[in-house]
Amino acid sequence: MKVGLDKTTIIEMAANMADEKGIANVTLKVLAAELGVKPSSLYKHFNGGLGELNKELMLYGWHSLEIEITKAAIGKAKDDAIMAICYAYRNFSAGHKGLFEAMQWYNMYRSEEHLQATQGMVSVFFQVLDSYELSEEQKVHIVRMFRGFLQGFSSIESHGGYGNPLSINDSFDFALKTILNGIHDLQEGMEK
Amino acid sequence: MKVGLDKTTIIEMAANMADEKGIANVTLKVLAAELGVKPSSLYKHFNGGLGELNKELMLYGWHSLEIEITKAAIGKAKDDAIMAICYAYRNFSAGHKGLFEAMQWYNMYRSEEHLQATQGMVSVFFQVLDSYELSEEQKVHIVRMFRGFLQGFSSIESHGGYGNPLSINDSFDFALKTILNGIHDLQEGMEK
DNA sequence: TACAATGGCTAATATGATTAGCTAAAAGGA
DNA sequence: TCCTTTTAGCTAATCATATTAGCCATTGTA
Repeated sequence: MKVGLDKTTIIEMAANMADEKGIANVTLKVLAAELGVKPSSLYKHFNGGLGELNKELMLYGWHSLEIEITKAAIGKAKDDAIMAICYAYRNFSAGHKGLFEAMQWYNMYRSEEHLQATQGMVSVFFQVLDSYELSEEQKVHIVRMFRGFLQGFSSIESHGGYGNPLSINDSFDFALKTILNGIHDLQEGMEK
Repeated sequence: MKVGLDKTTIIEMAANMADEKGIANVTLKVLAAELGVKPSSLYKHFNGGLGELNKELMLYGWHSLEIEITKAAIGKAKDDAIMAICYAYRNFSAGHKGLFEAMQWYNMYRSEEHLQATQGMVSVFFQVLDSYELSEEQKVHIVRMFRGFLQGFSSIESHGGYGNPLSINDSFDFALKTILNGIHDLQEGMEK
């Protein structure tokens, strides 16, 4: 006894399990077994039980993603920076399917903490957009556009929703460039 | 007894319940209660139990969405048609939050039928894109781009994920126009 | 009318989450 | 060192839901 667990260890194990079997298969039963402990013992770390664990997974996921895209943006500017963070986002979702699910699933209908959790990522986008000639409003629109596109595209790709044999990588690249072109047009508009 | 249920009635009731309380709260217990029947009776209609019900909801949702966007495209061409089907998609997700969840949740890690289910919608996109000067490859990329954007944007919006007070409607409109601008650039490229 | 299929029911079982209450190990201070 | 408190585990019990088995009335049809 006295395995010596702590919240972080449990969350990381749960995240790995989610990536392997899908978030729906992360039960307290199997998680506890994996950790060498009884299910009820997990309540010593997560008072709120499974619900709280899922919330923590969500927070952990967004935090990890924030770190990844921040690293990706270092030393880059403008389109290069955008491309880099978008690719980092997509790579993250591909490498952490289960965790990425948790980031979206939890709090589907109660989003206070979810909203906080995504702020870090949003800030990175805004910083990168500062190097463009855009109004504040336009920046908000653009960040929303990228968030929507990235979440949807990654989610569909992760779950095998793009059936056509054409390279999904090419589609991603194409889409980013198309969006960036659209943004360039805006800037030309402003300079006039 | 002999309430006289059939699959369609049950699915529609389940869809309504999902829209009201979220898909996670559609249990056989409460669904049966709502239908004036015992939970076990539902197995006479859905051999596969809750899992099958969820699958049916998913299929029903994509089918309904296909109908909506098809109607929206009638009598329109090019950008007008694209805008119309995108708005129809977004309106659908806003009006059917729970069903829209079901469309994405079910089969997260088993996507054969899911893939079939989305084909109708994909076809509508392709038809609309036929009025543009684009290669087949480009069309595939573009459909993937729109699907990603629409699913992500709608999902984030539905769950209150866009915190900024700026109009989400404006953001949606802005994003569509930006993407369309990007696509126009492509066409100019081809004409050269 | 007989009789097969249908759609409902009750009762029993399984699985997983959760709670209550117990206890040994660890931590820390006199 | 010894006492005390907290912590992190355990067992046993409870609850909720899904699911299965088997019974029975209604319906619809030869």
